[in-house]
Amino acid sequence: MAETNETGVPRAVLIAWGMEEAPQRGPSRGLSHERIVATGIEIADAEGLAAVTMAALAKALGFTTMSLYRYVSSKDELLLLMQDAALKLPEDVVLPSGWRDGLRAWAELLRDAYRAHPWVLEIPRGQTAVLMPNSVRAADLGLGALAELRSDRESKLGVILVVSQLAASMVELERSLAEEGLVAATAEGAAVLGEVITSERFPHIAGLYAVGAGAPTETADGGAPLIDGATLGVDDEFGLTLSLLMEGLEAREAQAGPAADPAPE
Amino acid sequence: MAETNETGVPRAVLIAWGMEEAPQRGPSRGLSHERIVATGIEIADAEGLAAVTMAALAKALGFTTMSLYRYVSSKDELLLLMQDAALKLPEDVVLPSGWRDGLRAWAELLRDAYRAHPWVLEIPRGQTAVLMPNSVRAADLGLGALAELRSDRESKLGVILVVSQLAASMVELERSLAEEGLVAATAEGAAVLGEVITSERFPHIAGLYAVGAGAPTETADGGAPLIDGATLGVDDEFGLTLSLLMEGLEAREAQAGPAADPAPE
DNA sequence: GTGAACTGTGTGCGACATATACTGTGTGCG
DNA sequence: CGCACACAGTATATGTCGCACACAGTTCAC
Repeated sequence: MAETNETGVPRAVLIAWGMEEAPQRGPSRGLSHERIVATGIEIADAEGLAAVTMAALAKALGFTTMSLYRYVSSKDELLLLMQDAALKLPEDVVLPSGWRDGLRAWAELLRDAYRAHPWVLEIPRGQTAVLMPNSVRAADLGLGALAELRSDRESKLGVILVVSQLAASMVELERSLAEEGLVAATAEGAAVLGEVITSERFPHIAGLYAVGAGAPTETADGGAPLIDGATLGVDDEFGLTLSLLMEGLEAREAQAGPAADPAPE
Repeated sequence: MAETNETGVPRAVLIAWGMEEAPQRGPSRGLSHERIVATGIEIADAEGLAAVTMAALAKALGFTTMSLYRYVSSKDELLLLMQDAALKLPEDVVLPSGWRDGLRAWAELLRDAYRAHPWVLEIPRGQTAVLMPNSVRAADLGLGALAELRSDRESKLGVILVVSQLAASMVELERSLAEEGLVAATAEGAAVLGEVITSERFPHIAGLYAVGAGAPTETADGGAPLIDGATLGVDDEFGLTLSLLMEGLEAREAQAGPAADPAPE
């Protein structure tokens, strides 16, 4: 799928790492990958990913649509570049020491990145994305936060992956709640859902949706809770689940050998 | 975004729950939501999500393109329905008892569902998706698996969410590895990446990419490992991270009060 | 200086989602 | 009992996109 050149590395990866050899013979270039990607990000931030069309992007840059294809071989490649660029973490991050604080800070860094550019979540992630500079950097940072742990690399990678995925999910949740409002926040909505999500059919989860049935607990600005705990808690949920993961790590650490000096790795 | 009717509930949700009141006055319908969605899923399974166009779908059904719009108000709505339908779990699942086995089985159920219809991962998930029947059912099942735990609902929800997200990520990973082959499996690819992913710049992760630099460990069929451990381990990684989560749960359980009878909930 | 390697342009095509107008059908109401 | 209207499926059209291709002007290698 992702177009690869003869080295087997997708072009987007080469571009992102700045490994595209610049051509020598022609006129000087009026554009650059950076400007194109940056402008794409601006548009996406302002008007959503759907507004990023090759035409719109080109117009914003003052060039013709087709000129972009001198820099990017397809829109998908562009999206890949935008995705990576949007997830760039600040240059000078220093995570707090101690794997707990470090991991938590890392998670929040990621979450902030997603929050700043939520449209990133609409771009499918494949293997290619993992090879992009900021993904590598983020992973490296995350692993660094866990460096003092004695777990094997697989476990650490798993943690990194799960945490970043968690951050993404949470932002997605936040977003859809904010955008659409709480779907069944209205009494009617809750009533409708209550008809089918009954505690007989769904004994364990029905409680979550059961707010409005009789007494819709509305708040002033329409932010009435459907999933009442979770509504307050999208944010807390994040921290909570993170804690859970860390407790797992801790347990594993304790078991692997209560006290030994950090593995040489 | 998602179109809602006057009850505030997206139409896709109503349709999926079978709450669309059927019209009375007109000719009998030649199609049904079920057939449309099922055919859409067939196409997506066979040729990918991109092959699911309104025209192609209609042709497969022997109707005209526009006829579909009598059943579905937009393609997005269709996709939502397909997404939910594709994630339907078998009617008669009985999870093993004990929260550990139960959770693990649940996770594998989800993973299998994603594996069976990987294109589902390309469809963005919003709040709407959470209200769809099979999401609710899956969540209920998952919570059921954790019923015996004394954690609060938020924690359980967090676990459910993280695990399902983990399942999705793993399938996505599997897929992209299988499809594109290991990107940097070639010696050239590894060499190129090795230039930029150096252990000076990325001390913690460079090791992962460092296979080919000097001695490319190629296997016969080109499946040479870049991320050597992880290559064997996409599958293991899943189980491993799951275990980690469960250790966290266990720790929390132990701490909350070593022995008490199951919370009444 | 000349040609090949490039840059940006303009036009056009094919795919696609979807609006609108239309024809036929079956039913509930008068 | 019949007829108007709600509704099914159709036919045609429109607007948006991504992108191919051929061209014109530019700059460097030789």
